[in-house]
Amino acid sequence: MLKGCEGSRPRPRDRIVEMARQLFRQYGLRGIGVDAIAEAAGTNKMTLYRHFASKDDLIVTCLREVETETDAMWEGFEAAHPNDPMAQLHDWVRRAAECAVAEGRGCDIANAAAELTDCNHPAHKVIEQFKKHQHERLAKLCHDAGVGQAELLADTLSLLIEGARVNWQSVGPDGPGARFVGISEAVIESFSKA
Amino acid sequence: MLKGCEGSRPRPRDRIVEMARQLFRQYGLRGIGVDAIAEAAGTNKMTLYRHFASKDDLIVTCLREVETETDAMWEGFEAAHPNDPMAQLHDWVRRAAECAVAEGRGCDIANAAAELTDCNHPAHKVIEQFKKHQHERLAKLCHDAGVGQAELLADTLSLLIEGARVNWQSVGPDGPGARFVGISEAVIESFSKA
DNA sequence: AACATATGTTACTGACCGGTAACACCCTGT
DNA sequence: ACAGGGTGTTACCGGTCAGTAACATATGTT
Repeated sequence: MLKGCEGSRPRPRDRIVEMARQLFRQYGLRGIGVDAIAEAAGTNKMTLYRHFASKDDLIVTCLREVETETDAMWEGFEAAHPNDPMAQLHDWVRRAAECAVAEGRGCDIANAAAELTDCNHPAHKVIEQFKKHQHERLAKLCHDAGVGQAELLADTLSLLIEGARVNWQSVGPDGPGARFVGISEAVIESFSKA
Repeated sequence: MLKGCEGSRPRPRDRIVEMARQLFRQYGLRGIGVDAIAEAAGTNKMTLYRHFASKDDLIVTCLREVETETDAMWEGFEAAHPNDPMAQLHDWVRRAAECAVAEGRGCDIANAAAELTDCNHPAHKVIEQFKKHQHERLAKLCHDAGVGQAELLADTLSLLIEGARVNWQSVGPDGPGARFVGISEAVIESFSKA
């Protein structure tokens, strides 16, 4: 009866996913074991395996959750600046930069792609779909903002944000990844003039 | 006496490093074991441990070798277009794109950074040094080429190539990573006009 | 009270992996 | 012929990890 009640402790499944996301991010997918995840979530391995068929299944679930959070972020841009795609684009730049720096470990999705070397891993479909969706939204925004060569700008910004994330991970705050916002705004401006 | 003789089989140490680089790239640093590496190199684990203090030591050696090959590539640009930094820059774009696509697994150095979540890992020094050195060379080239805002262009190109590598790994030939050459040349041109 | 469902506990298996020990082998230079 | 260094072979240790079995406990529903 109190299953969804506010203030009560979340159910094991949700606690597992939350902790798994944090620990996967911190230690890598192969760097943390299911036992440690379950313990950190205040439960145990058996309960974990009652909710997830395998560790890979848990990984896929975590990546899907990243996806839905990203969806929510995009809806936020539209809500904050309705009918002002250029302002939405600048919002995206700022928020993307914040996410890239978060906990110094770059993009969960890209990290997963780097770690899951087997192309047949079920997570690969999620990764590919996420990246394509992300790029489509960005392209639509660039187009709506009325810049010349919207597709080219979207490609450029896609690579810049991906590069910023991975660069930050390698060299930290002294590298070009830390200057992503300035770089992106310069690029957007140069496309707007053209 | 025949130690360095052409045509003879390379020594175990060299075979190990060569195979290790290939297998690390293919399966990830944590995805392949020292036993498998030794066997693939036509030798055994004991001999491997006579040449390398640990698996981490082997990893560092492999990353250093990537570094020296990259150094050679840069010397090639200078040799091919002496006193023509702009031509060298375009050569860099082309060659960097080729490397990014090689075997579809992006940049060994960036992948290592993604997988080695422990910041105290000895390989992290190599990674950081490599990226900084890479960026310095690019900045010098941009400056010598006489473009306006050389630093900004170098930052932009750094992020673009890193982004292209990781994007290719996630979405393959359909994504913006595959259009890196066109994107970069458009950026260079827009900086040259400014 | 009785039942069903979700969860906790403990113990276990089988596999893999990093690293080491001991010993035999082969080639080379003297 | 001899010695010594590099190499091959086998076996082993200790640890970790994904996944499962069996049983006990709690909680909510009827």
